[in-house]
Amino acid sequence: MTATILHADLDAFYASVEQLLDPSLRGKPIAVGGGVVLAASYEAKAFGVRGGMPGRQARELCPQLIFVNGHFKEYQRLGDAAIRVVGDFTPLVERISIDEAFADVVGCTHLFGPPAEIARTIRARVRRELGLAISIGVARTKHLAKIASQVAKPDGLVVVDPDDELAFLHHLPVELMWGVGPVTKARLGATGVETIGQLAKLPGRALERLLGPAAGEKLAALAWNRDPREIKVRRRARSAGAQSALGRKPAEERVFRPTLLHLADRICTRLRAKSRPGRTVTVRVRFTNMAVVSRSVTLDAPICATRILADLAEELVRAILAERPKQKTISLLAISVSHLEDSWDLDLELPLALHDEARRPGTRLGLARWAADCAVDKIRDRFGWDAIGYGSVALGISRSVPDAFRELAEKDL
DNA sequence: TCTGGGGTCCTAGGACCC
DNA sequence: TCTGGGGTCCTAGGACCC
Repeated sequence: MTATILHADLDAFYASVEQLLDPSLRGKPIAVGGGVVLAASYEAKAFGVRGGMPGRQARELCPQLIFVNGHFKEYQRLGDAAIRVVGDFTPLVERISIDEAFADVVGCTHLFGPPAEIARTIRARVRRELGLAISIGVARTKHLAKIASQVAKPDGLVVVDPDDELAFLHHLPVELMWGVGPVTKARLGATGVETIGQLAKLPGRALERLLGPAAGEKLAALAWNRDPREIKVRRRARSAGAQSALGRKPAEERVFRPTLLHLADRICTRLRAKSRPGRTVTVRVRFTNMAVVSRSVTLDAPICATRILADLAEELVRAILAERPKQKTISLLAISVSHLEDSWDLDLELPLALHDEARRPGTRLGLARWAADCAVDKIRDRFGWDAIGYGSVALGISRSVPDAFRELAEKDL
């Protein structure tokens, strides 16, 4: 068995694009964003600045930090271009995010040489054609390739020889493993486990007690480099959602009603565009003490009508608030739709709508609402998202993060 | 403006079915 | 004293990833 899996990962992607676009930013600590740091350059990371960090805290850590507005269209363009370079070598590409992909070159080494050489060529081409650094890990499994690319950063290549896998893996810290975050790291650390080798040698029962049966077994398998995951060229999304941070707002109808309508609008437009209505609606409310409560309902039939989703979400939120009358302020609202239909013939929805309308006028797949959504979609197709909306919704919504950034994070349905 | 936004997967308990 | 048992679906919460 040879190592034919590549994991390619653009370095400090957003920040690197900014430094590419504006040479005066090169070599300097910069952060994309403002209120919250969306991405930081290596120079900023050296000061401890991290993505997701409040802008104020970042400035405290690094007073000379330069904040820049993101060029989100450029991120999409350059990310696509980099992944396309990988795709020039093999069709077996699994894109993980805007700046990251797995690839299996098993079928194309006779054309392009051994995997390590392919990786070198990809790195050189991305550097030459796009001006960006991309780190690559090459190994026999996805997990190992991913770890290798992390070890390779910045701007490096690490090839893990199949004969040296455990030697490579076992001296690394546990947090490099896929699935080990802060909580798991702390739990492991409490029993003295800090390296993947120590984790591997932990008795199965101890690991299971610590992390539960599934997680324990999974991590044990990964620590012994038994990674069953295969390259998945196209995996369909299982849910679609949207959320909005509110700062600190009263838990009142005038706040949650327009916000939920806006979120439902965002979600349902995507669901309709891909003909993927969903059966389960989940809402999440975060209170200002950071406590998070969720509530969900599963329907008999899938939905993708904005008004219907908004109404259902509102009911669920009301139920949450009614149970917690002492919580007067909320800091986040979220809606998610899951149990998505694989593909949905929209023509089927019309008779359903008629049927439902006849049974319970004005509810569920109401015909009028369905027609209204279709009209809105068409107008937006021609004139853009902001050309039309749900009345007052367009006004009162705080946009802490640009819409273009949200779209970058959206998974293809 | 104390704490972004879009996802995946797992767990544990309960309802319900045969 | 024990009080079937396996499977599926749903809900709420949580860890994790980019």
